[in-house]
Amino acid sequence: MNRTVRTRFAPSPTGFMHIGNLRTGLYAYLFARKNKGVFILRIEDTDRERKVDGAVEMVYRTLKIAGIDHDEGPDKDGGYGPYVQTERMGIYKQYAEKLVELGGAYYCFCDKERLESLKDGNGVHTYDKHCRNLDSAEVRRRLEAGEPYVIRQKVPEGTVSEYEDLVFGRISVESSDIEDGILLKSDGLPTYNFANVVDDHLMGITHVIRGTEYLSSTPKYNMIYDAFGWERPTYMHLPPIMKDATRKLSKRFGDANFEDFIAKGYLPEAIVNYIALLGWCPKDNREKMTMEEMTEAFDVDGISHSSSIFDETKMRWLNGEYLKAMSKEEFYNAALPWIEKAVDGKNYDRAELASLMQTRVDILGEIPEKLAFLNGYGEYDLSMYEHRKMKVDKSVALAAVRLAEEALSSLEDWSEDSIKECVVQGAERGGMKSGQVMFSMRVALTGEPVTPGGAIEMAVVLGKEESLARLAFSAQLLERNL
RNA sequence: GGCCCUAUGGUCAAGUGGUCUAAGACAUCGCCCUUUCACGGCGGUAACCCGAGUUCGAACCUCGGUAGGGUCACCA
Repeated sequence: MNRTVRTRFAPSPTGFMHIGNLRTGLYAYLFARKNKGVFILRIEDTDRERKVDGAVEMVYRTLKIAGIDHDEGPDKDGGYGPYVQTERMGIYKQYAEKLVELGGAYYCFCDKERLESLKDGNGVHTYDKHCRNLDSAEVRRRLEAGEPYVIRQKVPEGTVSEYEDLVFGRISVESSDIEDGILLKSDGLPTYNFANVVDDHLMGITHVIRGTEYLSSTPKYNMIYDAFGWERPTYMHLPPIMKDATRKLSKRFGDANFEDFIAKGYLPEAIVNYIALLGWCPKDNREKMTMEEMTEAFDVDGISHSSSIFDETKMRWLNGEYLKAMSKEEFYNAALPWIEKAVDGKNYDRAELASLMQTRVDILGEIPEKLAFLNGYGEYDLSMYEHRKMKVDKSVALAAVRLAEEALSSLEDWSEDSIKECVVQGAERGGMKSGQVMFSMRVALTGEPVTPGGAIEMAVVLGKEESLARLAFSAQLLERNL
């Protein structure tokens, strides 16, 4: 009795994959995994106009990177193929004709002009069922005469269509509110509505998981299942992800696009983790979860009914948590490409830079700007030497920088400990507080008010030669501008 | 406009009639730690859309309003 759960993700290859899309796929995946079911990828590419080259490959790539792997799809035949809609074109017409025989659909010969004339004051037109009751002889005659036609759904009259949505509960729509929509276009190809129902049935989909834009048209789909005598699937509709209170996340606006986030230095697992949380909350309120943990915790009860606003700030935070949770080696490997960008071929200690960065960035993409001081050193604004709490001004700074320069010039062992000891002793000899020296030295070494580490760490990173050169440069700069 | 859906802090959200003088997280603010920036720790500000009902009792149930979203194509 219990059928194996089969869910599907059916993107249309019209560009990149945005976060909302991906979440729909993720939930379908989690639901299938949670129920030991099968997750299917289907490509809905019937829209020739909007089709984008390479978009199919991008779907594969995105799912792979995101860790959402399908059991069946164009590249993994499970016996229910083809999984690409344009390769299934032959089958829809015969099903549409069969539905006419079964009394669930009818031929319609109305032309566009007539349809236009049906518009009401709001520009909305509802088909008046003009051809619904043509007698079969006339239909046959006109078909044989080669008149163009479409096949329309014959919506039962005077009934209420109901279904139980897994997240929204009971949805019911009166049949008088449902139009006799077109199933098969005059070019012989199916409309999305029809192709979708036929495909879902033929592929044995048990749970249809998709956005709420289909919530109110689902009764219409159910009528098709009913007319065929097919078992209706269970539905799970997902509220939309918004850009702000009134706008859905859109492809055109901003970058709610998976690959863009990857390019900005987000970790795939952090993105996936974050979007899972948009519209779903596990029973125990956990936030940071692996795919396995999400699968385990996934539960329809925790899916919210209302839309949620995408918040990159929180996703950044989550990404930072992933970064901090990495081992030193893992972080080093992940950060290296970004460090190389900042280092620009110079001989800095990558591992040292990586360990400096690990707790200081939320996304890898911040690394180059944080390390800009390595290559962007030159004349800088001397006002950053003014520090009242530390009792430092330009003249104090000059003394401090000279002190540091002198103390360090003869230091052999350029390690953190000895640099520190050397600077502290130098400060003592010169009668200054070590904090004053450290502060001045840090600014002198980097030319930046904010740096990813203290004076000692900066000195280690820059190395002896560069450090001394910069201290000398800063001393001169200060002297000239006193 | 018809129909469908939704409504807890700035954001994500817990909450399914009493334990709500409403969790937790992000953001924000303050303090501690600290030679800077972070990390970490501690604490603060901040919400049940409005109005009627039902009930001894309502964020939770019902109805109405308001606001927002979706949908009404020979697009998917």
